[in-house]
Amino acid sequence: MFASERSWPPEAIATLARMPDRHTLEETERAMKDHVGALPLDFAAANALSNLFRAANAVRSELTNRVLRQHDMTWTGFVVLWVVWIWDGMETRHVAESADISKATLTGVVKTLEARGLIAREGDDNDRRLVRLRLTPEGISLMEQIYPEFNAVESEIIGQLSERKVATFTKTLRDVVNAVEGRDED
Amino acid sequence: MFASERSWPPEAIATLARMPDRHTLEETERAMKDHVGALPLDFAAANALSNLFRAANAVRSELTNRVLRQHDMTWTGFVVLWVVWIWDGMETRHVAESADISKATLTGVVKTLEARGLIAREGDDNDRRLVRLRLTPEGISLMEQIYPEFNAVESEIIGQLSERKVATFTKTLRDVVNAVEGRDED
DNA sequence: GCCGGATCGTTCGGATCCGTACGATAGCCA
DNA sequence: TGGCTATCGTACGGATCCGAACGATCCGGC
Repeated sequence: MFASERSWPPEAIATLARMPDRHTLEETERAMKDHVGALPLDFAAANALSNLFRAANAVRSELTNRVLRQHDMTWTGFVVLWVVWIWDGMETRHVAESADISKATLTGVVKTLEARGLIAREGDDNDRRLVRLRLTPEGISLMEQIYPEFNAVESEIIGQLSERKVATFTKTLRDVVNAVEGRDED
Repeated sequence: MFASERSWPPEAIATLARMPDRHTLEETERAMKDHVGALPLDFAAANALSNLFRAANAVRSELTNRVLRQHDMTWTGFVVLWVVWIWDGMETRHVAESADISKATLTGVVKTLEARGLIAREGDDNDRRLVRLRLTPEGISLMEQIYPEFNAVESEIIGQLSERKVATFTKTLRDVVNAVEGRDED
């Protein structure tokens, strides 16, 4: 019924991750109803979350391509570096949690950053299970150069929104996080 | 100056990806100023975007753990399956764009899904460079089972927000996407 | 002192993930 | 018809990414 013999241009395609405009949204709803039948679906929720992922991916790509790539830095590598930069000597499990990656992933990322001489692993005398992370002078120097560039692009993106919108936006995002992780404080 | 001998609990750590409450935000600003010096930084933008990534990660984890995992399905595999489910016979480059992944990544994901008998590759007679994707009956059956579960959790998460907030939220997310990708339409 | 349970970071296997290079095909134009 | 260029999907190398299992270490009670 749809798109079997017609080639849809990418801009006109609405999916879980892409839902550019209203017209395509309606078409997607119609296409979905053909597949899911009479089941009651929450299209507003699906649309909101698909835009959430789309925005996160777009911003991440933009920052990677415009800032990180010329320093031969991956997204995760930069985030880890930033965390350790701000919280010098932090234990690995806290770094992993702050960077929103697993401990297993952090091990590999630190290995990469260590090989490049940007980060250093350091044992803890009081608890020899722990490993603390620190930036080398080269790592510090690199962050002092990259982060202002990074934040400038962040500012350029968010600057398109009014100050009040940014505040509301940030609060709603936190509401979403709280809705997922369950709440105790605040 | 910070956290060298004190172990910060994860909830109290504010980073690029995590900025739970105001107090920690202020601490992070202070810690950052110690590192970046007098450089003018846009903390509001950094905070908004860190919450964007945090929300996206949280929602993605929640949907993966509560819905996808019990069907032995990865996030990307599910998104690809969903796109092909709705737009039957779509060409691979459009599927990749809709799923927000590269063509190279799609090749590998399709290989995995094909090995599980959920998706089928199909040549195009008019243009033999093209490869069209279709769901097998098993794939269709699986999506008819999974997607309602998936959407139910989506609805549960977004349901915490008022209807008006959802509309505003969705629109702002799209503004962010447009701010990044540059705009012509709409 | 010692030992069972909890927690640390790492290893392992497997699935993404992407930029680049490549072979195959299509379409244009002389 | 031939060749030039653009575009298609794929192979490859390298970096994430994570759940599960593991050895090392700490700490509680005895």
